[in-house]
Amino acid sequence: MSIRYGLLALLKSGPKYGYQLRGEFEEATGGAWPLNVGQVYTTLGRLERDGLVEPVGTDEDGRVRYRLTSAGDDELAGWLQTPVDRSSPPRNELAIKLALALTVPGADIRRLVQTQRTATLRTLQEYTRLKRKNADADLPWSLVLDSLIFGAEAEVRWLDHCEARLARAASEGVRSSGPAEHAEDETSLDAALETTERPGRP
Amino acid sequence: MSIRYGLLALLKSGPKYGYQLRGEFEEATGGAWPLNVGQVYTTLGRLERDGLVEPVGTDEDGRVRYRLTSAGDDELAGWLQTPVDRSSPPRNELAIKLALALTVPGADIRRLVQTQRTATLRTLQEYTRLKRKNADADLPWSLVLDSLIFGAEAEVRWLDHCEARLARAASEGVRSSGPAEHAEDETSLDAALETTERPGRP
DNA sequence: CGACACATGTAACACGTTACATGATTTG
DNA sequence: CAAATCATGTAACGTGTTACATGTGTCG
Repeated sequence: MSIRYGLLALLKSGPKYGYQLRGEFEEATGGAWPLNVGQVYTTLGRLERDGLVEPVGTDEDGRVRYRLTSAGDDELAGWLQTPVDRSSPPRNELAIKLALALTVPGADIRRLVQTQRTATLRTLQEYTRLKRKNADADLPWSLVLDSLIFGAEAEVRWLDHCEARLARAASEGVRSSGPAEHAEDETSLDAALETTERPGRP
Repeated sequence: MSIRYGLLALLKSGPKYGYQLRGEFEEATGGAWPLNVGQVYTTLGRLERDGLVEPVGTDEDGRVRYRLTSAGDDELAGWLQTPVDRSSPPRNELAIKLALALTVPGADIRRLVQTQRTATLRTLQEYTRLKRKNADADLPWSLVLDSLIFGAEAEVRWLDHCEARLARAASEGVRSSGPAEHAEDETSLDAALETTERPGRP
């Protein structure tokens, strides 16, 4: 649900045409979200269908420019005022993967953690190299890059944390696989975050 | 592309039926990925279509169980050996939002940062409360929760970092909006991560 | 001329989300 | 009995991804 708002945001500073929007989108995010041109046009179509943008005739060069409608302006304002939804926890693909891998009998989890650590670390080094090389970049790009660095650092720390816990579990001879059974005290994340009742186990 | 592998992982420890898979999936991840039951069946259908699982007749209670095919077993093994893809940077919704908000003339970015900080902090406190309350949880659940904590902490730190940079930019009287123009040195993230050539600005 | 960027679109596909339909079994 | 849970599915929708088709203009 983010390309929509991205385009609305870019259109706030005046009418733009599709190809231009793609360029500015990637420029603002530094390519952190590579955007296919086709997607821009389809999204513009959907925005128009929803009454959030409208075509403003054709350019002197025959380019089709769009502008925000008042509804689109409201929608944008609402988006900017609302924090990103954290009511349901973000899907951390890596964490999910590790959790599920832990249920696989015989899987070499610690090897997986190590492999991932290497990969993430390499990416992190690439980020910091980019940052050093390009310290005078514009603000949006720089902040996006920083967020990636912060995230990658956190991931490395988490992987180290995992390794330690796995090592401890292994040395204690705990079964590192198979279904877990903490009979009482069923606490699930989203049940705790929202205040929703949800069923227990079979 | 993760539910697929999740189901494959769960099926590694023996034939299961749809409803059961949903339960074990949520149990393993502690509800970090609330899974609709319907999705399990459609995904099972796609997995069967792709030859990765096959139905193993009906249960004594009439429940349709599936098992891994050898192809599915290979697929799972490959997944477990491969680190999560970091070739293109993960889409951090919040960072993207902030980058795009920075292009909106007149947007109150620092207010947005503050609002988000409060929201994230509240979530983080909820996580730590959960962790305290449930310190003896099983390993997968505990690690997933830790990853969320690490991630939320990183987000708060990043938001503080943003606030500082924004404050500095504001005090220096720098335009905090409008298109950026660092004429030379066009470096985009994915262009640097992959070794792909990509076009510059118009 | 050939390659490439500019510019606009369409079609097909995969995936996740939600809602709905249906029935059996359990339980207060 | 009514409500909830178990259990299996289907249909519709939104969105993101990729590939394709088409044409103009520019530049070596």
